[in-house]
Amino acid sequence: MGITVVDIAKKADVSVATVSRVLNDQQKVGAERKQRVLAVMEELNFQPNRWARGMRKGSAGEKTGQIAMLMVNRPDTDLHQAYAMQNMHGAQQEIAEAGRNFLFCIWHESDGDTIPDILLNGEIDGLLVKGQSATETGKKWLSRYPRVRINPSDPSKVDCDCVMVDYERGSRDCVAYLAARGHRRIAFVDLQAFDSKLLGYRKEVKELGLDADEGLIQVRDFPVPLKSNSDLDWAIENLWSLPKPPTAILSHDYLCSAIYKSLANRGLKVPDNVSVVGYDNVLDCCRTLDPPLTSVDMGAFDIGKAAAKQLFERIGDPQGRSRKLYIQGRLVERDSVRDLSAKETT
Amino acid sequence: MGITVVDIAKKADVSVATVSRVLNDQQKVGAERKQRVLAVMEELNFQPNRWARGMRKGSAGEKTGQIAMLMVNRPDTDLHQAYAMQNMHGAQQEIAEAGRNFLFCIWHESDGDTIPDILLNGEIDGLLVKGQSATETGKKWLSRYPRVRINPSDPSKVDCDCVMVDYERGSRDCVAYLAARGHRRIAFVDLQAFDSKLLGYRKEVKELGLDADEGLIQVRDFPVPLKSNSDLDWAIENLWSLPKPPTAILSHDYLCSAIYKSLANRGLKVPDNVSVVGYDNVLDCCRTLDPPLTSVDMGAFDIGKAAAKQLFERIGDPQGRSRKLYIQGRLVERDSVRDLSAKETT
DNA sequence: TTGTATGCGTTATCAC
DNA sequence: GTGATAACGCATACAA
Repeated sequence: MGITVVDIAKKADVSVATVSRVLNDQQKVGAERKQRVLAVMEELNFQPNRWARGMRKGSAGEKTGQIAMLMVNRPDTDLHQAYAMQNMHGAQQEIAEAGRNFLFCIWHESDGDTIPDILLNGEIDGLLVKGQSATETGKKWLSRYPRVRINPSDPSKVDCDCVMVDYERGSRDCVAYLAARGHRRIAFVDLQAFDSKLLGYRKEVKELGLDADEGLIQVRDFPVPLKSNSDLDWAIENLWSLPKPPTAILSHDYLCSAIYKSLANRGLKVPDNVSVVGYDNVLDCCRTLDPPLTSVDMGAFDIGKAAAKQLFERIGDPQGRSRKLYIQGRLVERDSVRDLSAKETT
Repeated sequence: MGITVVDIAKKADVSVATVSRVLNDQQKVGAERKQRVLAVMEELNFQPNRWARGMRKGSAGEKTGQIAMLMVNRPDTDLHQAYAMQNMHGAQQEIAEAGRNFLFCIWHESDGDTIPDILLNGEIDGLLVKGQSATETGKKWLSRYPRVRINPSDPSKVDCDCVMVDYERGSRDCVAYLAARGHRRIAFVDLQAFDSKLLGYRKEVKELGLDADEGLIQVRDFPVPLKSNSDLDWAIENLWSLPKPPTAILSHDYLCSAIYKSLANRGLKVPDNVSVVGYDNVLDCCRTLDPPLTSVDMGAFDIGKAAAKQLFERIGDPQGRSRKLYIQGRLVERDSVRDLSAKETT
């Protein structure tokens, strides 16, 4: 049915070997012949057959034209599902543009020690990895492939390429944004896990000389997904027990509806009495909260896309030094922040 | 690197042809020899090489061992993204269990008339389709493959297999559930699109002899995603302008936080003054709303899984009559419904 | 029923 | 540089 190298070879009056060489762009081919072959390929709209290519390489092949995204455990909250979907979208787009196939696999490690088929039979050229295998065998299998990890929980320990949200930068941007609007007491409310976010907060607070009150930092290992909107009452409770409560809160989209609720319970209005800034800008609640939430968009789509791009480079240069890519966020302004400095001038 | 049919043939002392026949389970093979071959395959943990298999068929092959999920346009709200993710999870699991690969492709038709590569080169055995192509060429390409559509917007017009939420049934279940708790005036609030949901509501209201007031039906084509929590004020407004307002509202998870909000604005408490039942049970808000929302789980995971299963059957029997599969929902009780009948007895 | 031989589209290994 | 040709692993037409 399809056009093959033989067709190209005939029409361009060269051998199939030459066509193959042009295709892989590796060995030397005479400039003139190369042009001829390329022209015919174009004319006949030639698409090399993925199956025939893949057959040549046994394990961990390099020419299958297939990239897999491997997700260790399925995301289980709106946030994670939406975020994952956007990662996938970005990756898929980049991969499709490169004329490759995008495979998707969810790996439930808890279900015994089964290794996903995808890793077993050399069906892919490389991997995009979300999450991390907990077992040694699992890790060993992953390491057989060129791969890029997406948002690893501890980048410093990772020995392969990875692409990440720049939490530290995003956090600093938020603090700076609030400071520019006259806020000096900014609370930080989040899960314990986000070290670099907290780090960014601390650095910027220090750099700008804002109030560095440890009481403003409310971090805990509370349940995700949240069980109810009351799950953050403790944070607001603690904050408003302070001699001087904050004028702004930096947190995460996911927590903000609970935060709004807790604030409302205390008769506090956003943004009149408190300003709130979220993080990620993935969830609809950013728009539907009342008032709509100002939030840093951490580019889930961009991350997926960048990861795929980086993977292609890695496949092209398997031995090169591993890279850590940080994706910049972008603050999306809505109506949850009040400009205190403006007030003073009036 | 891998075990091949030749290895199997040698060890089982048969020809490769026989091994191949056993593999495809089609032609007659002597029972004894078949057992022997199967045993050796098991022993050597034989995995047929996908590339070699796929190479045999040109277009719309039958043996690539790859199934693709094609999503026409990316889902753009929490709900759709989360729902899609769960569809994918179900499909992926079924496909992996069948030893096949799961490809994923998002098709932005608006970007010109480009047909996804996946459809072009016979790289897959079949398709799971979410959404629908708007163009004739698009539809033609899709129709070349065995395929199953997931939640088509108009099932009656669909000429291929499809797997769907049983909206009508789910809706009836909700009404029945509320009726059993003494509610006779049940409002229906939703997007215009969901005909069968509304149909189910009407049928059950009629069957149970509840108040069939058209004023209780508040359906519109409002913007999705919602811009704010006030986007449903009109519905509540209309409902409470009725001579006799409803005692319960049947809607959708996605709309319920807005509904809660509108009710609160009128000083109405859930479930004390009004009961609310959602739909889908996909979003976290079911849990985090205050009070947590009773909702029909429409089995996004199950749908994905069932669709994949149905696709395998279709691949095995390409000419058979197309089937429409309805997946049953399951009501998840939380705290947003009040039992009026209980009240009467106290 | 079973085995032999050949082809699928590509790349790699030789010679030239 | 270039061209012929032998693999790759599987399925199948044909012969037995």
